[in-house]
Formats: sequence, structure tokens, C-alpha cells
Amino acid sequence: MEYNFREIEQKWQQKWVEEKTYKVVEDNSKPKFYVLNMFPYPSGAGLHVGHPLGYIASDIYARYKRLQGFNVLNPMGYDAYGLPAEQYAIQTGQHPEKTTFQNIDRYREQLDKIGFCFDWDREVRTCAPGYYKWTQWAFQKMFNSFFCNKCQSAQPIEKLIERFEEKGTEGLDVAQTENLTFTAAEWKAMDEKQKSDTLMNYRIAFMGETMVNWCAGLGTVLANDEVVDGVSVRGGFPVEQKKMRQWCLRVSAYAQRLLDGLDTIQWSDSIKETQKNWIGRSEGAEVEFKIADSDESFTIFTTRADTMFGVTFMVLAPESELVEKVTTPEQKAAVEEYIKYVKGRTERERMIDHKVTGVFSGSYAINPFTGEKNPIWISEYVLAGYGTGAIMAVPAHDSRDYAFAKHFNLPIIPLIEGADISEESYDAKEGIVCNSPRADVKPYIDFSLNGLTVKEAIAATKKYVKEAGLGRVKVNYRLRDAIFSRQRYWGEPFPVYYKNGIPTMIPEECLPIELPEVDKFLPTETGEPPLGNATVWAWDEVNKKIVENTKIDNKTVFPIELYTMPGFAGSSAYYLRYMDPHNNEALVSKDADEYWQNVDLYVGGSEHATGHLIYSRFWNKFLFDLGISCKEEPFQKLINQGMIQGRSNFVYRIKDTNTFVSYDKKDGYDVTPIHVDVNIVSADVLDVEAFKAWRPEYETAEFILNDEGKYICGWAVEKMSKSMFNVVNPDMIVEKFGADTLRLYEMFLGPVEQSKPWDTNGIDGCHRFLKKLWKFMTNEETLSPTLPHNGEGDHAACSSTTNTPNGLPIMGEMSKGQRGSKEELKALHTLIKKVTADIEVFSYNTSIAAFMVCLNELTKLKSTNREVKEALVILLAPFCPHLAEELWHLLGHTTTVCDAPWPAFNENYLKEDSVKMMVAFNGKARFPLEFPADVTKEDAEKAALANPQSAKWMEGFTVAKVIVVPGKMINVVLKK
RNA sequence: GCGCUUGUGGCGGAAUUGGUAGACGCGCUAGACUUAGGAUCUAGUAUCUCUGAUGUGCAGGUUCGAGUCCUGUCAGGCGCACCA
Repeated sequence: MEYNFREIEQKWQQKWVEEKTYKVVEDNSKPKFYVLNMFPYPSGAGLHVGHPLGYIASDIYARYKRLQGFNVLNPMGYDAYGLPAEQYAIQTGQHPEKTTFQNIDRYREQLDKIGFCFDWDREVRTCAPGYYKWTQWAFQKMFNSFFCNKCQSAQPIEKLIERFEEKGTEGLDVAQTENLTFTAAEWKAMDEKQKSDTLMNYRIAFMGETMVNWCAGLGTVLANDEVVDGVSVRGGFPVEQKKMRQWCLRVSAYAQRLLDGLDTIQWSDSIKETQKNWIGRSEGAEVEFKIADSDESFTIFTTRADTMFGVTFMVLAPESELVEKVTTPEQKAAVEEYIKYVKGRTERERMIDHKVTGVFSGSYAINPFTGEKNPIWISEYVLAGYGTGAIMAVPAHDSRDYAFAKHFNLPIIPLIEGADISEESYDAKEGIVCNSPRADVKPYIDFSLNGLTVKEAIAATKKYVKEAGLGRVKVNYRLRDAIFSRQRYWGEPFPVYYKNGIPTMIPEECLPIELPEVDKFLPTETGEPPLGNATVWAWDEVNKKIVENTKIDNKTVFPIELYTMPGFAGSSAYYLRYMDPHNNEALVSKDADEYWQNVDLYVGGSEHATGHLIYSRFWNKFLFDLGISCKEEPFQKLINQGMIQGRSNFVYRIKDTNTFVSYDKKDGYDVTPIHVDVNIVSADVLDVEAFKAWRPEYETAEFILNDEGKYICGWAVEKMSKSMFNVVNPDMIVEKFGADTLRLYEMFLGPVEQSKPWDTNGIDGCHRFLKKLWKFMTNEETLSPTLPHNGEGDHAACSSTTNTPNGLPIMGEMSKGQRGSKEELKALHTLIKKVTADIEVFSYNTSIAAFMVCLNELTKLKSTNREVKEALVILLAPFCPHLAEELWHLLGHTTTVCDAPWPAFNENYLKEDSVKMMVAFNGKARFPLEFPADVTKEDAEKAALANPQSAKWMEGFTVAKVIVVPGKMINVVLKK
């Protein structure tokens, strides 16, 4: 019987659908396990072989957990809203809805061919009204909340209003945009609009006039993680800073919790580190400096409070509001010119070359520690958005200040004993402090840091600053609030309308506000939202209702928010929706949430480290504060699958000809390398005829072949992309080798977390293994002589209780149940141990190697034992589900292999005579022996070998090496 | 500049976590069966000056013993970055 994978795979895929094998329901009698893949953007290019890598890895784990008796949730859906989907639609000149749905169908078709155990009844699409209702709902909840710093959690905005009525902002400690102060009386005196504007300062979802990343090429604003090196991640269009009125999420309020939460989750160090960098916590002090000959003062932020005595000048960010206040009439022209220069520089220019530039403002600040007057400068190296936008410069111990001081010839005072600052600043936080205060000047205050270490000095200064009322201890974060609105069409509409210019939430019962049809959905360079083109709005109906309820003039039409939400809105809480995807009353029911808790295993690319993985954690923490999600962290364990890179092939055309020369003959010719479709190249040998047929211009191509008459292509590892003709489509692999081979091969390629180029060369090995396995399981010569077991007796290898209902003899003559031989069981249990341990740590490639070894062993033994075969099939089921089902079926089972019990490992089969002898799989072995300290090495060695017990263990082996550790132990290394 | 991470045959990668380095697969070599093989099977395959020696990017160290631990260094990949 041939291994007919096409027939087998088709048959079982159909069965799984018919029998809803992968449907999962909450079941309190079983422990739960939640496996999740980052859901894909359904892009136009379809899936390539890189996409399923993570899906296969998690599918194996999900199936394994199910075999172990867990109730496994493994859902899939589509992140359909947002820029990528819309850009594709624009490029192909179609409506995004149409292309998105087409792409989803294509993805689904491709996914179905690989045999995943997704519960498709739970599919979500972020662009479905039933789904984004809850995105809009969450936004409204954020709008109606503020963040209390003291209790570190979100609170209803009503609480804040009550407090304002009572005592204004007195003693207020909440997350805010600006530090406002007003009394209860002032609050009460505000009109509705003023109150609304004031509350925006505190809401978690708020409208703010902020500096945003404006991308004219995409016609929208972008979040920080969507901009890299001054250009948009999507499309690479230039991005400029612009002040705009935008919706924002106060992610920064959760900075500390986002940081602390990292300690409670099992993510890789590199992702945690990336998030820590992105959050950018720095502990320091804010110190107030008075401006000389003025009543004004300003605050600086520093992490080096110990360097207060080394300040020789101050620097303000050019954008700082203080600039105007400190500029003296004499300096006005120079300052204005400088500001003009800074404004003319793009973000990108500023980032790439760090020019030392600046201008003196004319004013001085009084150093509260020395009483000295320090000149106030203005320079672009100080950022308006970080800290207070003002710094104290300590050139001796900060490289940027040092460069500035040298350039403008400002004084440099060293503060650390022995620090050499003749060539560069001494930035290390190490050493003994001196010159604080300097011996040659009269102390201004009764405070000295001399003789302390830097660390002690920082602590001492902070304490002093606080006690003397000069400032306060402050923690700063780099993490910025997320800009949440986009001037785009393909996204969730905001559930917001404007009542007399005041942003107002649409009543919850009217959600969702559906995305309207528009004629023109293209973005505009000026930022006019495409939703303005809508002629028919679901909003119209809602508007009517609101108008009726409020008893205003029936003809009143309130304007609705025309911005849409960004891509990350819909992807931030989708894992919660999978728990209860059809619930129309709540995002997720209490019961479902408490059953599934949070995602146990999350699999996806590391490129989402500072985007989705921050937003999701923020979003979930907010919902946790509201009591919607019972777990503070959404993703307990995270695995980042590596990227599959493409392996491009090249042909070499001799310049100005249509002649192509083989790679090994190309030296001596002037050639142009040209990408060639990898699908017409096999093992770097070009299919010449296929090449001629590939494109019309190559029809008449001529070739200089190598000595063997072959055309050899060059190759390079590049990103897998259409333009490099190196895209390998999973469908083609499935067609040629089958889904089980694809699954096996993708896992065999190497560790899941490692990036690697796709290389089809090794795929035969995996396919060959499956063919051998098939042969072994079905070969007439090794037919099982045993009956299908029916629960009697103990089955050490497989404790299955699944009976063969009709008792039909399958696979040849059956006789009474029989134990596997010692050797068979040893091979099997070595495999059970290895596979079980490896799956737990996602080391699938080594599991597969163990399968190959085990099969070899069993084939050599001509094993015919049924319990061994059954166990083997179950172990295989996570990796190659189709084949496992078929074999399970051939073994006489009518139930799915998915519900078989995972074989239990029994150590006894690997032990010899119950001693501590470890027999490794490939024939290596060693065992320890104790021996007294006063015996010489040689004697110990002899004694060990002469020991009757040792002799027994050594049976069948030869001694490769004896390792003697005097007084400790002896290891005898054996080999077969 | 700061941080994380990876360096092992011709290639992808193993190594019981400190104990025979190179499992397993690809490729390659020889042989068998074949009209044929890009099918299948068997044997071999780290290197060298080959009865021996050398080998896990490089240089040291700890240890009876180091791919594994420590110190330094080089190279690649990733993240953050005029963040005070």
C-alpha cells in the first residue's frame, strides 16, 4: 500500500469539518489551555511558507495539550482593519471591503490545507460590526475613566468630577496631560465646554492638541511605533511633526504597571528588554531654578542629582514655552533666527546628524546649590517632549553637555576624583565626589557631597532637594500616549458625536456605529477624513433617536466624529472576544472569562514588541481595572517564531546580450545578476526551458552551461517577497508532498524561535520518513499479531480506554494481547520521554529526530506490537494529524486520535536492574560509583571495573573511559 | 553609545545542562536492485602531515574534565538612542 497523502489528507480534513472535531466548549470538569496565534492581516499576497511556521508550532502544542486531557482553545481570526488592508485596496483600485473579504477567503483556503485544529466557530474579524461594537465600547469606557496614580488604576470619571466640586485640584495625584490647578469654586464657574476641555486633561481616552507624526504620503497621523527613522513603517513615506487635534490613549499612565507586569510573564528576555527600553523609566529629581532678575522660575529634570555643583549652564528645548520668557531684547533676533533654523530641520535630519548648535537667551538661572548665575542657552539637543524640556548642563560628566561646552567655550568643572576630562566627559556613575562644593569658593548652602560615592551622592541630593523644598523626586518615562485617530476610511468609526462642539459619547445601546459606504475612500494629503464623503450614515438613525430623547428640535443633526481608529484598536482585545465570540451583551461573559482566564501560550513575531504587545497589555490592564478581564496580563507565555527568509536565485546575463552564463562560468564576463523565480530552479539548477517560457523577453535567450551541461544559479538570502521572486507558497508544498510533510519539515528546519532561510532541499528527508513510517505501520511482514485491546490488563505504553467497537481484525491476523519486547519498549519509552520533554520547550526539531531514530530501531526489530504502534501514532498526532488519524483508523479505532490519551512514560523501561544507570539513546552510557578518598586513582579505576555490580551493568558494552574524581565519584563511560 | 542575542562539519542543526562534540536530516562517496532513476535498500562521510594528533569565532581562567561556567575580545542579528 502506497502512502497516498492526498487522499488521506483530504479525507480527514473533510471529516474534521463534518464532525466538528475541533469545536471547543467551556467544560469545568477539564483544565483549560488557551493557545493563540497573532491573527494575520489578510494581505493580498496570500500566505507564504513563513506564515504557517508559528501556526504549526502552536498547533502542535495545542494538539499535544488536548491529548494530555486539557480543554484547549485554539482560535483564529483576521485583523482586517487598518493600513495594510487599505493600502492593498488602493493599490489594486478596489474597495477595501471587497479586497479584504477576498483575501480572507484566500487565507482560509490556504490555512485549511495545512490541517490546523482551529475552532472556526469562534472566528473573529475586526471589521465585523458585531466585533467592533466592543472596540467602540472599550473606547467609551476609556473616555469615561481617569487614572489614579495613588491606587494605580483606572477610575470612573464621575469620581473626579465629584472631587473637583469638593476641592478642585488640591492634592490631586492623577495621570494628566498638563498640571492644571483650580479651586472648587473655579470648577463650578466653568461652562459646559470649559468643563469638557478640562476633563480631557484627565480622561484615559482623550482629545488632545499634541505633536503628532503626520504622514502626508499616507494621509494620516501615525503612532510612534509606526514610524522608524523618520519614515512610515508602511510605505516608507516621510513623517513630520505637526501639532494636531487628535484622539489619544493615555498609555503613559500605565507605564509603571506595564513595566512591573513584565516580571510576572514568561516572555523572552529580548522582548522584555525591548519593552523596557520603549517604556524608558528613569528615576531622578526635578529641581527648580529661579531666573535671575525675574520672578519667573523653571524646573529641570535630572538623573544625576549628584552633579548639582558642576552645572555651568542651562539649556532649554527650542520648542519650550519658556524660550519667549527668558529671551532678552538684545538676544531676540539671534534666538528667533535659531528657532527658524530648528524648525527648518526635519525630524530625520535631527536624528541622523547631531550637530552642536545653540543660542544664548540672554538670561541667567540661579543654581540653588552654588548661588551662581548660569547662562540659559537654547539648543535642539534638548527635547521638548522629555522631562520638562529643560536641563541643567554638567559638561564634565555628560558627553552632550561636554560637546556643547567645548563648542561654545563654556566652563567645565570636574566633580569626580581622578576623572580625566581633558578629551571627553566622564559619564560613568562611579567614583568619589569632589568639588561639591569647591574648596576655593564660599559655600552657598550648608550641604556637601565631597567624599561620597556617586550613588550615595545621588541619594543624598535627592533627599536634600525634597527636604529643602527645591524640587521633588520624580520618575520619568519615555513611553508616550498613543495617538488613536486616523484620517482614513478603513477602520472603526468613533462612537462620538459633537454636541455644541463638545465631544459626546453615543449611548451604549446604539452601538455599534457602523462604517458607512462612501464613494471616495482615498485619504487626502491635507488630512480631510474620507468619512466626510459619506452620504448614508447609520449615524443618521442614531442621531434621530438622540434628538428625540433630548427633546431638541427634530431637525438638529449633530456632527459625528469623522476620524477612524488605528489598526491596533481592533487587535488589542481580540483574545478576550475569542472566549465568547457571539455574545451580544458583553465583550466577554464573566463565566467565559473566568474559565479561560488569559492566553497560556501566545505565538507571533517579535516585530510587534513595541506596538501590539504594548497596546494589548495596556488595553487588558484597563479592562482588568474595570473588572472585565480577570487577569492583568493577557499573554502568560510568549514565543516569537523566527522569520522565514527567502532564498533568492539569480541568473547572470552578459551585458547588452540575451545570453546567460552559468554561475560557475561567470568570471571573466561582464554580467548583470537578475532575480529568477525560485520555482523554476531546483537545487540551484535552472530549468532552462521553464526559464524561456517564464517571460517573453527570455524566449530567445541563450545559455552558457557548465561542464555538466547544467545552468547553475547564484543565490542570496533575502526577505521573502514577490519582487524578488523567492516566494514559496505552502499550497505548492502541500500539493507535492502533503500537509503532514510540510508541517514536519517546517518544524525540522530548526528551532522555532530562530530566523532561517527557506530551503526546500531537505524536505525529501521528512517525506521519506513519513513514507517509511507508513510502510512500517502497514507492511504485511510486520502486521500486528495482537488483538485490539479492550481495556483488559494494564497497558504500560498506552493506557487507552478506547475500544475497537466491532472487534474487527485489522491489519492481519490477530492474537491475544501481547507486551512489546524489552527492546521495543525501550525504544518507545525513550521516544515518549524525549517527545514529551521537547514539546514542552518547543524543541520540535529534536523530537522529530527522535521519531526517526525510534522508527529505525523498531524497523530493525521488525516490531509488530500493537501497543507500541498505538503509542507511536498518538505521539505523532500533534505533528502529522492526517497521517495519525489514518493510522489510528487502520488500527481499528472509530474515534478521533485527538482524544486519545498521551502515552505515559515509564522510567523502568530505560533502567537496567533499577540502578542509576543512564543509557542514552545512541548507545552512550555512564554511571557513577562512590569510593573513598584515600584510594589512588588507578586503584579506584581497577576496583570500579572489578566491582561485580559494575560488571553487570557493563554487560553488552565496552568501557570507553573511566573518570575518577578523588574523594567524590567515579564515572564509567560505556559504549556499545 | 547603552541593552539583548547568536557564533559548532560542505549545509540546516544536536549534545542527557559540566562528562566519548558533531544526534537527526540534507548533500556527497561507494555498492545492491533496476531498461532507467530525482524510486528503494546497504555501508561510509569533522579535519590533518592518519598505528597518532587537532578540533565548537579568538585569547585567557576555573575544573580531574568546558561547546556548556567566569574574564576579556572579534564578528553577525535585533532593540533603544542628543531621554539629561
